[in-house]
This record gives sequence, structure tokens and C-alpha cells, in this order.
Amino acid sequence: MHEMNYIPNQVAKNLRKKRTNTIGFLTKEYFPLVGDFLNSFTKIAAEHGYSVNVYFTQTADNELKTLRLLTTHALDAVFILTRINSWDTISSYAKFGPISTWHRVNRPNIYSNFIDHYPIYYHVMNHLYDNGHKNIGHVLSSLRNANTRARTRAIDDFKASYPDSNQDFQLFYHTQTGTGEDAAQKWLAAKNKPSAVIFYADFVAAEFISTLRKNGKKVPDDCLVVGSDNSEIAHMMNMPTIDLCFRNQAHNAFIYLYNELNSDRLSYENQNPHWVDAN
Amino acid sequence: MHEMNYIPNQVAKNLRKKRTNTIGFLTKEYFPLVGDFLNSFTKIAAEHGYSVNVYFTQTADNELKTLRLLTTHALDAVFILTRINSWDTISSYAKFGPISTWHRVNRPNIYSNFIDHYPIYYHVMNHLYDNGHKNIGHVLSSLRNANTRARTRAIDDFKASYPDSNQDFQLFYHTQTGTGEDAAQKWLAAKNKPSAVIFYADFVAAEFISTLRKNGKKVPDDCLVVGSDNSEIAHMMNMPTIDLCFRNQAHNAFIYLYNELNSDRLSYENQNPHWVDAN
DNA sequence: CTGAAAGCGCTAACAG
DNA sequence: CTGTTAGCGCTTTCAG
Repeated sequence: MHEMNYIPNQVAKNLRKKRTNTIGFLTKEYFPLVGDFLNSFTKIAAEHGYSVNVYFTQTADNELKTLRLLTTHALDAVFILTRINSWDTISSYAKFGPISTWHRVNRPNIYSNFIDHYPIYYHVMNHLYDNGHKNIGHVLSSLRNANTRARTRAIDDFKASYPDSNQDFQLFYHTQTGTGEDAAQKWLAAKNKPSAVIFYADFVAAEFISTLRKNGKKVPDDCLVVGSDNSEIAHMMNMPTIDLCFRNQAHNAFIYLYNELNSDRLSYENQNPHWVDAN
Repeated sequence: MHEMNYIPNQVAKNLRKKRTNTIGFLTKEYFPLVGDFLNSFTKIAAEHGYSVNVYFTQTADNELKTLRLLTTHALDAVFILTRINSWDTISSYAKFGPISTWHRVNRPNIYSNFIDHYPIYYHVMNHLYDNGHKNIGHVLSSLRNANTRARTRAIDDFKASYPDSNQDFQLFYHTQTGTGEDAAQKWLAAKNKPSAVIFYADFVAAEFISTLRKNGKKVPDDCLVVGSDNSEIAHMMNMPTIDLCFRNQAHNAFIYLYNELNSDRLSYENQNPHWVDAN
């Protein structure tokens, strides 16, 4: 019998139970929404007894090394915010532990809590058009991203329905660093400037605004800028944005992992993307 | 002999080695700099074979529960970004694993990679005074924070040296949410408005700016706003800020933990706080 | 130099 | 119902 100040060893428990109650949170790089998302994800995880390990994967090799933590039983499950390797490669790790993401990916063994950007994006264009914006610019993420493809489909369909509108200003980016500034330079250089531009991320939109203002332009008078996250930055910059429910996505992405790992079932949250006015 | 597809079990290794190579990153709540800091901290940790567990402690009880992970050998060490319990209470856990923080705390068993805010703050006030700002406002963090006390000492000493200056506008806050807006309301209501205001965080300064603009004020014409982190937000909002070297702090805070846990020694980085102009 | 064994600290199963 | 034991998978030690 030990003395009364006995402290159980968690690692021994983990070995025995073959569970660490730890989930990996993988993102290629840091951008502001990572923090917000992680905040939501970690809190719901903590409520159900899980802790969250953060990994900034940076390289394809590193991402694989991190996924291999599932095979060594260091992690019970994995959430992927931004990936590097192909979904095929990633999904091959699902047999070692459940994997979820917020990206739109169609694999039987990866839970995807995606939002269909098509209807909301079409709705936003309609809204802008009704407010007199015939020339609408689009700053989009990479086309390898299914959300981006949904957006370009919406653009094409909208263009077909409203031939008098102009959707020619389209930019595609793979990262978020320096992007807003680059887009602003392109806008300043454009001969036929769109009167409104929709962005794939609040942060990029914010950088766009600040670069425009630095160049003596007025926002929203010269250009209405629309963000895409409903994050704090959107409020700060006083821009309209699109709520794509990342908080619910974080919630549901965890719920899936939990349900896969445990016998009891937690229930999913509904999500409802919507336009958010500048405050 | 097993087949060739043998995968070692990390948890068994951890049990044997009595090491998890995992560091806890504790913060009371989320605010934008948390993400930036975590990014720096996690990357340097990963370079040296450590992963980082994030905890949003929220309550005093929760924070203790998290610190107890040191006693159960779930965590090797702990970094504290924002605390809840007293440093006395926290330091009593140092015998179970090294603890570091970026706060200014004078405990033999807690490494504090603090920046002395006194000289840089005095310098900033001087700079503003030389540029014609006789009435300078101060939005500060809690007085239980040693950095805040260094700032108030700088204010008092400056006031003594320049009796014609006005430093009466002083606000103290415990959190970062809604703070900038509240400070802006106070500024708008003030009869004797300071022509420049220095903030304890970029994010709070940004919120202040956006609230002022919403109320028809011009920044920086009506009020020069100075931030305090040199974070992305400062660039976005085009405000001058103070670089307090949080990236170096993240680096050094990790180095300490590493050196305590290992026999080899990594070396610390120098830090040099400085004024950063609006770009 | 190679191979077996002990033990890290826990929990589940089993015996008393 | 209580107490002992086997084994989770690794590493270190010790014997061959």
C-alpha cells in the first residue's frame, strides 16, 4: 500500500487502454482563422475529455510524419484544417484512426463537414447585383479546393443568367500571406475596376482594404469589400462578410471523431451560412 | 521476430522513458496574439522533437487540472501565456516539470522571459511628445500584471519630467474582448481628449480604431493610435506599434524548457524591443 | 556480440 | 466481494 499521496501515471493508463485521448490538429501554416478555429475545436474537445495537439505541418513530408502518429498510437484521431498531400494519401491513414476535415472531400473514410459554397455565393452575388454592382471581382483560393470550384460554378451560372454583369476580375491564390496586397495591386492596375470584390477569407480582404486605403482609395466608396469567415477581423475592419459557420464545423468535426472512438453518440449541430452586414 | 511491417508504439516508449516529449501551452482565453505566439512556439518545439498541447483554461479550477498533468506525467513541461491562479500556486507545480512564461514573474522555479516595458514605454512617450502630443492616453492591462506596473511607473516618471504633458486618460482592463470598443466610448465621452493613445495590445487598438471610425472620427488625424505587439493586425490597420519581441519570447521560453529537460544546451536569442512606424 | 528477462505503472481478468 | 496476477510494448540490463 502506498502512502495517501498517490498520483496515477497517465502514460501507463494510456498504454493499457490503448488510448491517449489526444487528437491531432493539423494545419499547413498559420493564418488568423486557424486560431479561431482551434479555439472552438479545443473547447468542445476538452468538454469531452480530449486534448488537442497542434501541428504546423509546413511540408508534405512533415504532414506524413504527423499522420504516422496515428500508427504509433500517439494520437487517437486527427483533424485536418489545411492539407498538403493528396486526399488519397491521407485517407490511407484512416484505418489507424478517424480523420475529419472541414474541406469538401468525398472519401468514405474521411468525415467532411463541408459547407456548399454554391448557393450562398450565388446569393451574395445577387445581393450585390441588386445593390447596383454590375462589375464584381472575385479573389479565390486554389482551384484544387472544392469550395473554390463551387464558387466558380456559381460565378459562371450567374454570368449566364445576368449577361450584363461583369465577372472578369478573378484571382486565385494558394496561400494567405501577402495575398491581399497583391490583389490590391492588381485591382489598382485594372482598367475596368470592379466596384465590389468578394474574398475567400476575411484576413485577405482586410489586407486588401488596408492596401487600397494606403493608396488613397476609399473603402467602401471606391470598392465594396466582402469577406468570407465572419471572424473578428471582419468586425474590426467594418466589412460585410459571409458566415460560413466555422464554429459549427469545428464542433461537428470533433463530434465525428468522438463518435468513431466511443460507443455513445453525440449529436451534430445544424449550420446555416448567411450574409453578415458591416456593423 | 515480427513481420517487416512493425510499427513501434509511442506510448510504450513514453512509459519506459518517463517522457512524453509533449509540452502544455496554457492560455486563459483566446485572443489573436495567442495564434501568432502558438505558431512560433510550436514550430521551435517541433524542430527539437516536442509537440505542443493547447489548453484554453478558462477557469481557475481548469487551470489547476491542467497543471496537474505534470504530476501524472502526461506533460513534460508547461508554458503559460495567460494565467488565472496566483504565481505562488502555479510555481508549486514546478517540482513536477519546468514552467516558463512570457510574463514578468520573479520566482526561482519559473522561467520568465519578460521584456521590461519601462524603457521602451518611456521612449514611446518621448517620441509622441516630440511630435506634438502633449495629451497622451493610455489603455493598459490589469495592474496585477507586472508589465502594466512598469508602464504606469514610466507614465509617472514622464509626467514628473514633463509637467506640461497630460497623462490623465488611463484605462485598465482584464480581458481583450470588447475592450477596444469600450475604450473608444470613453474617449468619445472625454471632454479633454488625448491626441494619441497607446494600447497594451494591437487587437484592442484595432477595435478602438474601428469604433472611432464608425463614429465619424478620423484616425490618425483625430487620434493617433499606437499598438503593442507588432502583429499582422497592426500592419493591416496601418498603425504604429511597439515590437515587444513575442517571437523571441516564444523561442526563449521553449529553450528554457528544453534545457531543463535535456542534458545538452540550446542558446537563447537576444531581444530588442523597438518602435515600429505605420507602414 | 547476441538474446533473454525484468520492469516502467496501470487495469482487466481471474482466483480465493 | 476482495486480492493477486498477467500483460500492454517498449528499453535497459544482464547473462550466455
